[in-house]
Amino acid sequence: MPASDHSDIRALDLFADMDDAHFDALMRASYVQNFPPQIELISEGDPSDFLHVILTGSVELFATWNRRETSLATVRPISTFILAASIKDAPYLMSARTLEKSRIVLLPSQDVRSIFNQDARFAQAIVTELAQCYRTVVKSTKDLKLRTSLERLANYLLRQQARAGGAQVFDLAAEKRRLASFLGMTPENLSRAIKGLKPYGVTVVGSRVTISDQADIKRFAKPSPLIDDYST
Amino acid sequence: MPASDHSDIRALDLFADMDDAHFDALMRASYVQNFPPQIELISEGDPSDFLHVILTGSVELFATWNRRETSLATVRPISTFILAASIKDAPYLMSARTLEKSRIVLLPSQDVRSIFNQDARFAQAIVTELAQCYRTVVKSTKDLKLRTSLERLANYLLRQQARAGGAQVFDLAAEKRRLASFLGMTPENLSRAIKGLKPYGVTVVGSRVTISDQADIKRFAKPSPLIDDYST
DNA sequence: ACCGCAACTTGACATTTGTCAAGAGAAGGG
DNA sequence: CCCTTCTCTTGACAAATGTCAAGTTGCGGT
Repeated sequence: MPASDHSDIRALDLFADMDDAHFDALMRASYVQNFPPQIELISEGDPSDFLHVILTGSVELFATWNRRETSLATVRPISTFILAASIKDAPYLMSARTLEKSRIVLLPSQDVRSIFNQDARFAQAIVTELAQCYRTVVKSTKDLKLRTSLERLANYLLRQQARAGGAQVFDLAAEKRRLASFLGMTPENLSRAIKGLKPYGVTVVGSRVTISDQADIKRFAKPSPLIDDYST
Repeated sequence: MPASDHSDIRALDLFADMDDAHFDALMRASYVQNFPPQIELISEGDPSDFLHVILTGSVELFATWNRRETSLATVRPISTFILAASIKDAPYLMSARTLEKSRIVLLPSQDVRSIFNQDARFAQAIVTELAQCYRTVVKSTKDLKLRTSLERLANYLLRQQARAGGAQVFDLAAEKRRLASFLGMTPENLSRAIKGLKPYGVTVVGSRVTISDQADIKRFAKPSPLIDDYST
């Protein structure tokens, strides 16, 4: 693995504070691979052999049941995924596939666990990361159970706008098909929901979103930090 | 606090392996209180001053938005709740209210965090607990997004049956009103869903559930360990 | 045992969401 | 550049879910 990859990984909160020797040991045990798009990296139910770190590209986390599939998250560089399964040595609950050409580091779960048992600072970082993941999923559950699909879309667009620096015009990060699945609706319904936000000054052409009056859509969306602020 | 309470708490996975001195310090800093039913112990958005441990009774975790409310979990003895908020020193994402007369220990979050920073074994236990919580919420999200309300009810009943030792007849742990909210539907719809399971040999009279042919309802419910097995 | 209250059930109806089918539009490959 | 292919959109319809209103049941307290 190139040294530049090492420093990118080292900069992650999860690895920033750990002992040098432990970090080096982890890196030595790891693999880097470049994957083409649409490769299934992980299948739910499989034993969790590796903690994954995405360096470039993007990865979708999804789950299936009874021939249905739902998108649960999109992972972007630089971050890790499926930490909980690795630490617990439990089967993956989600599947993962590359959305585009992606460069991914595989850290053997066994090494992660063994160093976690020796390195208190690493253990602390893991706690912070897991707590963050947990709170994110709780927010997502609240979003799903407390809001209609129209409200979920409106709040999603406001979150995306914030990520885009608050610009009045910005691009959707995902294709609509996956966005619909992420928001818990069908693509057809997403199309209709987008139309349904027109009265509030929201228009979407292709992947270009325009929010003409943020105050207007906010009155409808009623965003709450306890659901929509992913940073706390 | 009576010594018997100490040993009950000590027996929890979260506290079992930690240093004696640290555990004693935590206990000295803690408060025990008996609450009547229907007391709101925690309001979402409040700073997380205490890690809570429920010794007797039961507590509902719920969330609200825009005058809507949804039930997220029921906590039963002996376990802790809102660990993630305490550790992160972040606002509560859920509210909590007693369902019945309950005896609850309050551990100041600041002490929990300070001992977490000193006690590696405690930190490890916290990781295990958080990973468990995280995976439980992910399962719940999959349940919500991949299943219809009828399927959620069917699988819920099968899980409850398993908890009741597999008996053909068992009692619902919650009143139907809260069960409906937990399952993400209205009370009216729960009534209809219960009727909808009759063709599969499931009958509910009052809070008494009878599953006459487990194989039959399982064919419909299609339970999956990756959604319904809360132990992994 | 009776009463009163709250939970639950039921029916009728409205709204939301999903499904199917067809067509329009956009992107990539020869 | 055109063709294929896929995504996206739209309309018509079906199914699921929510709302409202009116009972009915069941439980706790007097």
